[in-house]
Amino acid sequence: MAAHLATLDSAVSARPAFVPTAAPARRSVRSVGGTVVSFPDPRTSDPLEAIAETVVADRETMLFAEGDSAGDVYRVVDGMVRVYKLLPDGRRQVVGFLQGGDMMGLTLGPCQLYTAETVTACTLQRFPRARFEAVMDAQPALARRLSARIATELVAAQDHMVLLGRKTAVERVASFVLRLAERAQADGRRVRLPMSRCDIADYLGLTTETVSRAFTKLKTSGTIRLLEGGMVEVVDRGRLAETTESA
Amino acid sequence: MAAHLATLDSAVSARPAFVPTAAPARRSVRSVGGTVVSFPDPRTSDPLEAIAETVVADRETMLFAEGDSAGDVYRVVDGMVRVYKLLPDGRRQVVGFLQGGDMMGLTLGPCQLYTAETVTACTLQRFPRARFEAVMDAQPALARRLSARIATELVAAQDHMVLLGRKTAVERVASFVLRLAERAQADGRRVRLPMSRCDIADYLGLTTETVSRAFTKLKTSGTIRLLEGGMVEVVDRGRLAETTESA
DNA sequence: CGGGTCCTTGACCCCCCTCAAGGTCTGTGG
DNA sequence: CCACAGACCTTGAGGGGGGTCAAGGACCCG
Repeated sequence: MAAHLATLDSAVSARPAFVPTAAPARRSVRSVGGTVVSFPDPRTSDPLEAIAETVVADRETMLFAEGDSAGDVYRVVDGMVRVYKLLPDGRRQVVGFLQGGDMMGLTLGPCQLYTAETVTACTLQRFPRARFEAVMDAQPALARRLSARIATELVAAQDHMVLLGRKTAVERVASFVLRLAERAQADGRRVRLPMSRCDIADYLGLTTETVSRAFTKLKTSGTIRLLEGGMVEVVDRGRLAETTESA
Repeated sequence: MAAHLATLDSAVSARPAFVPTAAPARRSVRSVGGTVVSFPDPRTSDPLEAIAETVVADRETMLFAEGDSAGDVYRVVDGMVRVYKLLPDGRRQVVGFLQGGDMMGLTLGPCQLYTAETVTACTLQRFPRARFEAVMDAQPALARRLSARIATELVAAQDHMVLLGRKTAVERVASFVLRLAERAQADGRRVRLPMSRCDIADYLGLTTETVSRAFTKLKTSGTIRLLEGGMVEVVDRGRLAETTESA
């Protein structure tokens, strides 16, 4: 701590020392983890398909890191990816879990603004940035679909701000489970949570222990059940929805 | 509280009862507060200007509310607007403060997703939605500029998630002051904070008291000074920047 | 000058974080 | 098949940052 910060330091030094919890991902998709399955097929109709390189990545593999020069754009075909930002002292905020159809690596600047790592084994499409932008320039309809997707992401981000700024721990976990259940399928009673409690905690602005306790409370109240293999069964969807914002 | 929630209730009933702090804005721009200053001028070159209706709104005036049917799109010309979402029990999360050039009311769905109210007296441009969309369809260059702005907003939203999820109270307030100072001007040592402590608190996920205490700490440490009329002077910009993420 | 709103400060408390221990599950090697 | 190591999850005990409650001060405006 810099000496000239002494005064302020004494006022706030008791800040919780959030330890850098998450171990860095083990591999890079460019080295061991990535397998190129298929090269572009020029006969396809979708102009994005035409420049896509399909890649299979192992679980817990880094795709790119915050600060990397913005090279490629990715689309998740299958599997789950986490996207996060770090503070200098290691505090981590997961800003999103990406699933089928989600895009990442889109940035207006020269650098990636967050780190992307696979949670599960993933199938991805990789688009070289220059060619991706060329396609978007040439295809207004595609560009519009992309804009719509980004706008939808912004809406989700604003909802998440409400969660992070104003919800209690149980409300956050309930919101999280409900959203996954909704995304999985219409009446999805069972959802898979492929990510660790640590990932969930860093997404919800909590600690692993608090997340675990919140799951226990939801279980005890008969709202959900925790099954084998990270499966969650939504027992009482209505109650889960209520718990989402007025526990 | 519903009876069938009793079990969960006992587990989480001690939730802080965030009171609905903010009084609703006093007027609607469509009624008393709004004054149409100029109608579209067909000779102008900017196709958006051509469909814009310039409006002056008093301070603390509601422009539209969450859930309203998505009528018009607005651009802030001058002044400051706050945009927020509410939970059913009144907890409020301000998702942004809008200034010159910022757009609002853009939504893909049929409803507004947040409430927009002026903080100060504002000059606004109002675009009827159908005509706005027509212009965007006809002018790819404009549409691209709009997309870029939305993408920039998404980046800001992700930064704000880090703040809400992982920063301490003093770090949040320091980040807030620094960002306003950066936006105001390059070496801006003095910034105006036109919004109340309550607005700031609901933006930073804190309470007014905690915001006030954080300001006091920054003042005591010699980082900032609080002047008349909501002015803040940044005394030590370097220290303010440090306090932003490792207090 | 009186009433209102906003800001600040203090005292107290609670939700969540920290620290620690024990349990469960999985993959690996003997 | 079992032993073992390691990672992950859960649970408990205790403490702290920030919320709650309350009071006083500053400021504005009629």
